[in-house]
Amino acid sequence: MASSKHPVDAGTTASPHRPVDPRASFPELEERVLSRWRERDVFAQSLHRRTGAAPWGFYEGPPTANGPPATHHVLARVFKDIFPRYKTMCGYYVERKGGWDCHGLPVELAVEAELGFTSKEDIERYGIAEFNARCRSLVLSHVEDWNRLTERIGFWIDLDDAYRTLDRDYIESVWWALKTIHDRGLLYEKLKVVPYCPRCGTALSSHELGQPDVYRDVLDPSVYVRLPVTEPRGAAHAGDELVVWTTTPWTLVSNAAVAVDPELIYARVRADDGAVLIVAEELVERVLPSGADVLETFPGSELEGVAYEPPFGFIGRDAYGERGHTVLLGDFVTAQEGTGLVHTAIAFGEDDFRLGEQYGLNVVNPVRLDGTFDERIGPYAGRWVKDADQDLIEDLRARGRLLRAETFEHSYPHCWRCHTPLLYYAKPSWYIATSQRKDRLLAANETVNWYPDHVKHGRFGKWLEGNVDWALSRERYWGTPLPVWRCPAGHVRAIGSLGELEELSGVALADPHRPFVDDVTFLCAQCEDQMQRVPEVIDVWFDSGSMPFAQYHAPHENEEHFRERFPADFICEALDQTRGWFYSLLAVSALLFDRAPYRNVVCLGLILAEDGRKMSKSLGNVVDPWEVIDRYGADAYRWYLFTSKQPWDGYRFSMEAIAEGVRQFLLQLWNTYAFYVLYAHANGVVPEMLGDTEPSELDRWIRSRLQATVEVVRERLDDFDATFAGRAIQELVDELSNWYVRRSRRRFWDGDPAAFATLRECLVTIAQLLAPFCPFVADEIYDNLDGAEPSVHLCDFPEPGARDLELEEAMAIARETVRLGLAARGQAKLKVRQPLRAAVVVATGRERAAIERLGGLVRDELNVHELRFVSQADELAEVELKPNYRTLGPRFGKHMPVVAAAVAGLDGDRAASAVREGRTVAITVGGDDHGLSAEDLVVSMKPLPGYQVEREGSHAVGLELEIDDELRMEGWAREIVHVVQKARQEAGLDISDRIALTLDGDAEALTAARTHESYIAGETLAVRVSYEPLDGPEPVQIEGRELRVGVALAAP
RNA sequence: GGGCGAUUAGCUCAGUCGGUUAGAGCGCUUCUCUGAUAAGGAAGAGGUCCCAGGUUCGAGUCCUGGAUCGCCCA
Repeated sequence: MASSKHPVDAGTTASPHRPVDPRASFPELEERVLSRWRERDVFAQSLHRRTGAAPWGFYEGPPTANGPPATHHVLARVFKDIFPRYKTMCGYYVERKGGWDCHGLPVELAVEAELGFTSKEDIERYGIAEFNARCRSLVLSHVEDWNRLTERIGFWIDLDDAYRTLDRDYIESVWWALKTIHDRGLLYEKLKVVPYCPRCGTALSSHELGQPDVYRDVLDPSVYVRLPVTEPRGAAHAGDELVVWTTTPWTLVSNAAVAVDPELIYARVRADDGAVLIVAEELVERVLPSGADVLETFPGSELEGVAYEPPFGFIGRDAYGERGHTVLLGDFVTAQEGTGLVHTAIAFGEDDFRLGEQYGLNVVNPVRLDGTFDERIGPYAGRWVKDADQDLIEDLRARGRLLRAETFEHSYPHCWRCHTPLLYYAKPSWYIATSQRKDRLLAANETVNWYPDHVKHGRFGKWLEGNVDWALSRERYWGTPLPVWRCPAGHVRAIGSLGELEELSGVALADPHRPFVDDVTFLCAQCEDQMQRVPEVIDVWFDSGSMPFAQYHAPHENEEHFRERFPADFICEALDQTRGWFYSLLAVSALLFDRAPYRNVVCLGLILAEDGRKMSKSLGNVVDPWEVIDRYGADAYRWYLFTSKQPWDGYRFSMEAIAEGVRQFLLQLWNTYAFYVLYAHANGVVPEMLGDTEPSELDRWIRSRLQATVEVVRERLDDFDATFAGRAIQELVDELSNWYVRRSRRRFWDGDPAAFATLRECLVTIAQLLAPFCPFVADEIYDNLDGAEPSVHLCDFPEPGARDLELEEAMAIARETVRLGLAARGQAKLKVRQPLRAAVVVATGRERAAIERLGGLVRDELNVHELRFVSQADELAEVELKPNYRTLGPRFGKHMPVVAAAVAGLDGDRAASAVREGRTVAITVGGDDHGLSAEDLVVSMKPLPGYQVEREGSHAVGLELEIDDELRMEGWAREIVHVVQKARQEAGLDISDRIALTLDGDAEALTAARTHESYIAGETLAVRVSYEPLDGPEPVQIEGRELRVGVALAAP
């Protein structure tokens, strides 16, 4: 805080405090604090000091560092920072190990884009080894950006020892987990219909479908197809036509059956063209809007077994088996949409597939892995299936098999990275049988505290209840290889460590990634044939879900270390991790350890741009974190994120709100601190002088408020509520600056040690409270005012001390009285500078005692000579009585209107004094008498006309408005002080410079000046006052009269 | 279509157990105070508490239905 000018009185002790620039640049200050942290190795020290203390666990949800960090990453990182900092100060050992998520499709896609690849063949031709090498270097390409931002925003996390999911040790731990799951019979391979990306050539897991941007609104064809019944059966006549509906015409070539609901009522209807159609009864109008005659109705069960002619002839009935191209009964059919008869293509729908299994139909899949038809679909072979839709529709139309074709807007899933529409597609995949452990997942969730709590049984709980088996495998390259080997006979062995693999194969793998691991083979223990690894890698979410143990290479190493830190006390991520990391962590831990891996989860919402829309590059409304930091600093950024709202509600980003936080909070605090240092310098105050002081009422008050704030901040932070904890600090700073310091200025000019001691204690304690929130400014204040520790972050978090509740209440009443008095002045248009004889205060009992106790303060603020108390309001106002609904409501219930009327009818003064003296007041309700006591009545004042009275609740303040000559002179003296101070400021004098004061002008003003000369001289540090003609300075106007003020620096 | 959440002043947000004049900050108007402050204080303007029903003596708050927005699922 270089400052060219600050007061240094000759002869005073050199101050231990660096001078403080009241207009400090926070970004610059933060850079200096950062280098101090580096020099003093503060983060490491903060851990070191807690060696052996109870651990408090934090897990870092690993980001992928293949792009620069953005605003929402700042949000996550500052919330990940604040609670570990707090807990460290509370005495816990809070290890914070960084981590990077390294595998997965996004990385592969970036490399593919770099190389101009469009398919898996391109990659295989290029070579998996080289491809993966590129992935490896790309995935950490932005780590430096991340590290720089992480340090700059004050997120303390160990980045030097960060875990990386691509490391050999990490993968080995993941292998252990998979082997354990396999050995428990929970890992299996099965043909299932999965959401499949034909471009990426891999299936997506259900939680990948939970990624943002997966479901997009698209226009698809909506076609109604006629399927003629080939032979009469049940309710169907030969030649009747079943009507089915689909939005994926390309699946019609694979139609295997039609499903109906056995209970649903269907109808044979005659259409315009004379054909007889079969549809669900309640859908007749929607399917045939031009009208149709219902011939008969019957339940769906009567259609079972009806054979029909498929929409296309490419694949014959025999291919599917006996029940091919017949009507089957399904439990998934609804009359919500379509026709109530569901086109079933076994390979392309989950329900379809299950129905096929149930009826023993063969799976026939004429679509290749790249999403094109194979040769079985004759003229369409080689075409991308969705591109064939229109031609297929025309084909149907030409053959008279199309009832209607429209377009239909609906949301449809797309690949979360390459945005290709997904196909539901039957493929063999490896699964983890999480659904078999669903009850354990739910039980684990019960042990977790969620913030906000509705996530527990809402979004997350509901997600768990709908749990399906985890589709684990990916037919890709850059990922943790699935450690499963299989022999031609189908014997399977899962490998749990590299050592185990070496023992079997004799190969010590340096890099367990593909393609190296693919070459490792060994003999099957059962049939002595060669075992070969299955080709898949695993879902990256399993990698990150394994981090509790894999980050330590447990259980191969550090098992105890892991156990001590499991489960984490705290994790924090964006709400979109419900299906992502929150789930994968819970699932992995529930399967392996049968317990939740975390105790408390703080969820974060979405940050919208200033314009209320999503931040997106195309809209040009993205906020670069560096811009915020360079302009306002990390503390301001953090403060905004912590206190502007509850983080899970999401943010509408606002630069202006950050600036407001600087003005309203950081600068307020900073200036209070600068004020302390300025006057400590001016008075030669050093902390050693502040040991034993006699605190004033005001000192005791702010200390009590300080303790109250310590209580609240601890209580809120213990409940992971940074928002209200921060707001409590803000309130305290406001009270400190705008009441305590304002009311204590005189004492600081006079060098009162008690005032210095109090303000210093408040500032140091606030610095400690603020340390987890705004680590930079907090440390700067602490370091300059105290510095007993190398950093505020090495301090213990403040413990609440004794409070004086009576004094806090008294001050609140006194401040209220001041507010009323100032309002009365405002109404009377009387400046505060003009002293008045008296304020008349209506107050009794505790209120009166409180105001009397703090009477000096009230007089000063109101600038009145005395306070007069009246206990009866009639001098100033009429008493108005109202019922206290809170107490009387439960007692009288629906008779409350009668009670209110009875209270209104009471004699206000008499009733008020009666209850004040402890007697009860009688009212009559429904013929019965009831007694009301003080707590049943709300006494308020209604001002009488002609008085300048402000009232609030049960007290009021009136002012005596008469101004005599004496008061008038005093008023003048205050005016003169005011203009002299201005002149001092304009002359660029320092606050402690002594002056020679010359006054010239209006006679009455000069008389006032002479009368109050010592007061004026004292206030303005004038060593002498003279009254001589002046022609230099411009005259100033005071109430229409002129005064010239001459100010000259006096020799010391 | 289903789940979860939100909707309070021009803007950003509080609002406790349901209690009768719904608050704060910013912004605006007028005034005021100032030996720290980019500040502070007073007054004013600004509200169908999303809408409609219901429960209750009493609803911003509880219930039902609806609207809009967001997230998630399908």
